[in-house]
Amino acid sequence: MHESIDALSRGGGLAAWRQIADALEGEIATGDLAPGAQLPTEAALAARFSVNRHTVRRALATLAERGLIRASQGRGTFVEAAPLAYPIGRRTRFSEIVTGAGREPWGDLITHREIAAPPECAAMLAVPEGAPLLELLTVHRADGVPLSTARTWLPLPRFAGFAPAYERSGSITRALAACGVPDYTRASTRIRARLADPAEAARLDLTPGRVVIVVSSVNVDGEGVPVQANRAVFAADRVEVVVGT
Amino acid sequence: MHESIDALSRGGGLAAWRQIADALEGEIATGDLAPGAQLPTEAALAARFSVNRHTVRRALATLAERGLIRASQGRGTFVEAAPLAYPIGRRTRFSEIVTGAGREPWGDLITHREIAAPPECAAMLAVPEGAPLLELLTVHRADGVPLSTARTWLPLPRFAGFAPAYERSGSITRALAACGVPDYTRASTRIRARLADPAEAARLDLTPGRVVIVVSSVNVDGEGVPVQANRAVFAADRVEVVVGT
DNA sequence: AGTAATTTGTGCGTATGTATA
DNA sequence: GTATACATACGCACAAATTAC
Repeated sequence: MHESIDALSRGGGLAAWRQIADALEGEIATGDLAPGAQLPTEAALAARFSVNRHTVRRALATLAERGLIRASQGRGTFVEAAPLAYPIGRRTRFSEIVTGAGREPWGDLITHREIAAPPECAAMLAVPEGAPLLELLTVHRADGVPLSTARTWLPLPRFAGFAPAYERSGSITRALAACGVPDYTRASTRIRARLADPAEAARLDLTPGRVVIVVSSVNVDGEGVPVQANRAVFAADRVEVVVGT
Repeated sequence: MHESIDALSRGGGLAAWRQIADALEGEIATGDLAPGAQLPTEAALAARFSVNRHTVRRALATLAERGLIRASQGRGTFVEAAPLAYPIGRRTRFSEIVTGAGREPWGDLITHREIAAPPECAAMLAVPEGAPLLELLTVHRADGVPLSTARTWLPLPRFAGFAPAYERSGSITRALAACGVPDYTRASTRIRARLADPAEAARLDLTPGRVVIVVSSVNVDGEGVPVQANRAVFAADRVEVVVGT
C-alpha cells in the first residue's frame, strides 16, 4: 500500500485535527472508505498528515462521537455500516421497509400465550383492564441479522387464530389479513431509548449493555378500532428511525 | 405507616409476580405512587402480598425493565419521573412543547462560531461543501432541568445576525424571525440513540455513560429552502419522542 | 498453549499561540 | 503591557486487547 503525504494548512486558524477529520469524513462520504472498511492505523495516519498521533486521535474521536467510525482496541478502526433507515409513518410495514432496502425480511415467533391485559396495554388497546389478550414475542431480521425484538398484544377472542397464521407467514401484515383485517394504520408512536437488558441483548445478538431504541405503537383497522399494540426494541446501531419526509 | 395485606389469587393461572407487578403499575398509573416517591422496601412488599421476597423482586424487575421504577442498591426503589413527551411533527417548536407541559422553556447559547461546512451539514443544508456556516452550541432546559443540547447550523451570510438574536431571546423561533424568517417547517427527522459522551453528559447534567436520543432534523422556510440543520441530543430518561397524533 | 507483534487506550510533561481579564 | 486561562500540538511511555505465529 502506498500512502500519500497530505499537507495541512498550519497556522491558518483551522486546527489540524479538524482538517484531518474533514478529510476522513469526505473519504467516507464519497465511499472511498466503504462501510466495514478498516481505516489506516493511527500511526499511519499520523505519518500521512505529518502530525502527532494525539492529533489523529482527536480527529478520530470526533468521527467516532458521531458514529461514523468505531475503534476497537487491538484490532483497528472501522467505518460503521450505515444503519437501516426505518421510516415511521401511518402505514409502516416492516417487510416493505426491509425489502425496499434490498434485504430479506423475516419475523420469528419466539413464544405466544394468553394474558390478562395489564394497565398499560389495556389503555393502548382501549379494552378493560384484565381483558384477555394474545401476547407474542418476536424477533425481526434483515438478511438474518436481528434488527428488533417485539412484544405484540392483540385482543381476544377476535385474534385467536393470529399466532399460527404469523408462524406460517412470518409477517404481521399477512397474519392480520388472515384474521379478517385487510388493512391497518399506525395510530400513535412513542420512541424511547435505554440500555438493552440481558434477554433483549441475547435475542438481538448484542453484547449486553448496548443501547436500544424502544418504539411503542398502536395499530388500528379501517374503522379506527385498535387491533394491535406493539413494543419493538431495536438495536440502536443497526437502525435509524426516520420520521415524515 | 399502615400497610394493608393484599390477597392474591393463587393457582388461578396468573403468576403471583405478575399480579404484584400489575398492582404496583396501577398505583403508579393512578398517581398513588407519585414520580420520585420511594416504594416500600422489598421486604415490606413481600409481607403485604404474603409472598417471598424473590417473588416481589421478579415483579419489580419487570417494572424496572420498562423504566417505571429504578432500584438503587442500598437506598431503595423509586418511581421514575414521567418523561416529557416531545412530539415531532412538521411544526415542532421546543418552546411550545415545554410551555404546553406547564413548564418554563429556555435555551442557553454556549458557543457560536463560523465554520466551513463539513460534508454531512453541507448535504443537509444543500450548500457546497466548505461553504461558510454559523454553528451554535445550545442547551435547552425546562424549569432549569436540561433536556437537550443541540448543535445548529445556519448558512452564512444569510443568518449573520442570528447568534446575538438567539442570545437575547433564548428561542430559535424568535431569532429566525429577527433574520427575516417568520415561519419554518421541519423537512426531515432522523432519530438515533447511543451513549452520552463526557461533554454531553456534563452539559445535560448526566452521569457519564447514560443513554441519549439523537434527533437530526432540517428546517425549511416558506419557499422550501433549508434555513437550519440541527442535531439535538436528549437525555433519554427525561424525554419521550412522540410521532404523529 | 504460549509468546510476540500489532493496534488502540491512557497518562504525563512540555511548548506555543490566542483570546480574555 | 501583564497575567491568566484555554485550546492546540508534540513526545514519550506504558497498559489493554487482539491477532499472528
